[in-house]
Amino acid sequence: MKALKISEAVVRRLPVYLRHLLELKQREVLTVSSQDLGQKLNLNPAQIRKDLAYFGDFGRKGIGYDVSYLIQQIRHILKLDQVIPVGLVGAGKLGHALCNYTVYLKDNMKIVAVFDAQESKINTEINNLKVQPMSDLIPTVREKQIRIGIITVPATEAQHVADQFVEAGVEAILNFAPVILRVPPNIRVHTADFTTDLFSLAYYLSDNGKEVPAE
Amino acid sequence: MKALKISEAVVRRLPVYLRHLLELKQREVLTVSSQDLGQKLNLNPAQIRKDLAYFGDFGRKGIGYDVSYLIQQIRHILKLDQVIPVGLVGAGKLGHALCNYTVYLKDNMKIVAVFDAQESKINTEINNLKVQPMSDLIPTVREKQIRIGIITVPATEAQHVADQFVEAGVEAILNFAPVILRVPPNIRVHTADFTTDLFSLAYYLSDNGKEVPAE
DNA sequence: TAGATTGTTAATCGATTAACAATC
DNA sequence: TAGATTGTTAATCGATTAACAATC
Repeated sequence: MKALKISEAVVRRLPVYLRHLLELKQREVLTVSSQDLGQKLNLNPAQIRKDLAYFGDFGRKGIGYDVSYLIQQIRHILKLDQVIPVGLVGAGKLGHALCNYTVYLKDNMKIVAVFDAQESKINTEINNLKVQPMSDLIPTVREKQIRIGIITVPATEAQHVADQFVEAGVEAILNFAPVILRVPPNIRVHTADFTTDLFSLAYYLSDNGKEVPAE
Repeated sequence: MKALKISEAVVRRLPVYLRHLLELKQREVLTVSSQDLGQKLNLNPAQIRKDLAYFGDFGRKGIGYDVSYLIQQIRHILKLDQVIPVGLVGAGKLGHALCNYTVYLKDNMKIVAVFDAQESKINTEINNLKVQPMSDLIPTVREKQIRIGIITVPATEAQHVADQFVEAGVEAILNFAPVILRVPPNIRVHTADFTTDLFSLAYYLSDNGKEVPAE
C-alpha cells in the first residue's frame, strides 16, 4: 500500500485481469496463480504480481490469489464498486452499439443519457433512453451527475462536443472520433480509435500480397 | 533505410501522423515541421523525427516535411498504397457502424464481405453487401483474397470465428470482443476493446464522487 | 549570412523480467 | 516436511527525450 504513481500501462491491465477473474468466478474457480493468469492473458507472471502488489498484498504465498477477493479489490481500485453515470453523444450505429453494451457493464457503469445534434434522432428511443437535443447536454450532465462522457460523433464535431462535456463538468472522456482532443489537463481522455488499430495492422501484412500490377 | 526491428509503439503512431497529414493536405498546407506535428498530436518532436527516420530521410533540414510526400511515404510503409480486402463477422450494430466507416477508409481498406451466424441477418444488406452465412466464410475469404478479418461478435463466439479466419488464411485480425484470442504466432491480432478503455478511465475519477453511503 | 529544422547520438527515464527469500 | 507461489529487489531491456552537428 504505497503512494507511488501508478503508470498507465498498469492501470490498463487491471480491467483485463478483472475480466478474466469474472470468468473464472463464473466457472467457480476459487483460486488462481500469477502463472495461470499470465498463461491465459499472454503476460509475464512477475508483471502481474508486481501490478497487483502496487495496491496491496492480495495473494497468499504458496496458494495464489482468491478469485472473489481479487475481483472485489480490483473493482475497488478501479472505482467500479459504485455505479458510474455515463453520458453519450452521437446516436448513430456506434452509439447504439455502445448503449447495448450497458448490459455487460451493468454493475459498473451506466449510460444514463444520450444526445444527438440531428433533429431526426431526437426523441427516438435507445435502450429505454430518449435521445435528447444538444441543448440538453450541459443541464442534464449536471443534473444526473454524469462523470464520464462518450463521444461517437464525426471527427469534425468531436472537439465541440468535448468542450461541452468539459464545461458541464465531466471528469473523463472516451473518444471514438479519429481526432486528438484538446482538453484541460485535469480531464482524462482515452481515445478508442479503431482506424489506428486497423491501419497499424496493415503494416504487419506480408509484402507479397496482390501487388499493384507492375507498371 | 535500416533493417532494424520497428517497435509496435512506432507503428501505432504512423496512422496518427498520416491522419493529421491528410488533414493538413486538405487545408493545402504544403510543409510541416516535427515541432508543429508534435504540438498538434501531443508528441515530442524528437520522437516524431526518430519515428520517421527509421524508414527514410523524408524531411529537409531547415524546412521540415513536405506534406504530400510524407503522406505518400507513410502510406507505403503501412502498405496502404494498395486496397486491402477486409472481411467482417458479426452484422450487429457495431459491425454496421464499422461498415459505414468504409467510406472514410476508401482508398486504403475495403470491407468486401460480411458474415453472421444468425439466420435472420443473412441476406440482409449492409452497405451494398449481402450478409452471408458462416458456412461461406472460408471459401469467400479465399476467393476474395481477404487479408484482414474483423470480429464483432459476442465474446463467447470470438475464438471460434478467429479459428475460421485463421484456417481461411487471413494474415491479421482486429478483434472487438472482450477476450484474448489464441492464434498462431504468424497471425497479428489487435484488440480494440472499449471496455478496457472505459474501465481504466474510471481509475482516474476523483475519489469524492457520490460515495456509497457510509455504512 | 542568419534562422530553422532535420537526422542521429548520447543521456535519461521507465517498464519488464529474472531471481529469490519468505511463507503458506 | 516438500512443493508452490507470493512480494520485492536487482538486472535487463527498451522507449523517450535532449542535444547538437549538418545543412537547407
